[in-house]
Amino acid sequence: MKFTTKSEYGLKAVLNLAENFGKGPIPIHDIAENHGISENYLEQLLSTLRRAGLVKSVRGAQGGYMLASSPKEITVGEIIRILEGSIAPKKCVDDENPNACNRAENCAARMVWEKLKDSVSEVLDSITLDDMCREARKMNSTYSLMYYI
Amino acid sequence: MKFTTKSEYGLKAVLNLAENFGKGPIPIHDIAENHGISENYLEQLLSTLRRAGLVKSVRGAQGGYMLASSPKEITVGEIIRILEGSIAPKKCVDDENPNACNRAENCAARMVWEKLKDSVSEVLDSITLDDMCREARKMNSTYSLMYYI
DNA sequence: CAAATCCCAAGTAAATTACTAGGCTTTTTC
DNA sequence: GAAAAAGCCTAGTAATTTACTTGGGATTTG
Repeated sequence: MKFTTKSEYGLKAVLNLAENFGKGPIPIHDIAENHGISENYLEQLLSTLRRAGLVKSVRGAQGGYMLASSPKEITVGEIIRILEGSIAPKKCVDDENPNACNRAENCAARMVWEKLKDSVSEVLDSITLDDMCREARKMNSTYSLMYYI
Repeated sequence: MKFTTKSEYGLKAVLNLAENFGKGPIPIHDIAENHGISENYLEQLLSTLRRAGLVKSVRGAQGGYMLASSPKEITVGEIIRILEGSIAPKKCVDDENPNACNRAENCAARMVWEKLKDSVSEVLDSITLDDMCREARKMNSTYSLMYYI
């Protein structure tokens, strides 16, 4: 029941964008460096988020990435669903995946996966990027917030 | 954010034992056949659960596995924690794993993983095997309950 | 035009998962 | 007391997924 680094890197990167919301595009290079992530790998993740409409990009020199909407309007759930493909703990309860197992009607285990999925959804959909930015600011760190997310 | 087949097979097998609680040992062979699971693989899973004290085994002919305590006293959380190692969505919030990342105090993402872990724990720890057995009985199936979990 | 940047597809190394194989021990049954 | 039915255990391996790397192309700025 682990999330992959996609969620971790993606969330950190997008939070980085949230901290700089309204300040123009941030290049991948900077984000990757801030968090010690492979630049090319992060590019793939941000590209996925762009295709999903969550972030925007500006090409060319002085280009980079920025949020497509305000940090208050983007939830962690959206980000993670896009990057992981789904948050369902099992394929059989994945809405995008209609080929659920044919024993679904007789499966007591499925009830468990359903409950889990609902619970995870509720948590992730209730946290916005703005919430996370505030949380980050609350931590009265000696480090720059941006650099140690 | 997927659970592996360990959780699925393990849960189904243990539920099979719960359905037969008090009726003596059930051989792996039968459980594996019921659910279409590899016998040797299931053996590894049940062995893990046995070492953790959740199930008991009886060797020799007419032997097999049985629950170590009543279905009311065993939660899905216990089973899954033992089989998956942990239910933490990230290593950095895994209690068993004390080498959390050194930026923990300054990490807003960590808050997300913590909330998730708590939520998943709450759901899984609140479901007992007895609950699942009842759920299974409620499904007025044309199939034998035991065989199509 | 050169540099900075995003865009994209294909390849690959590492890790994890899901087994398989096979020999050993214990207990029951005939 | 031998054979069969079970669990016990370790090592190997195939398949899948993850986490990259490589490298060429397109776009924009100065």
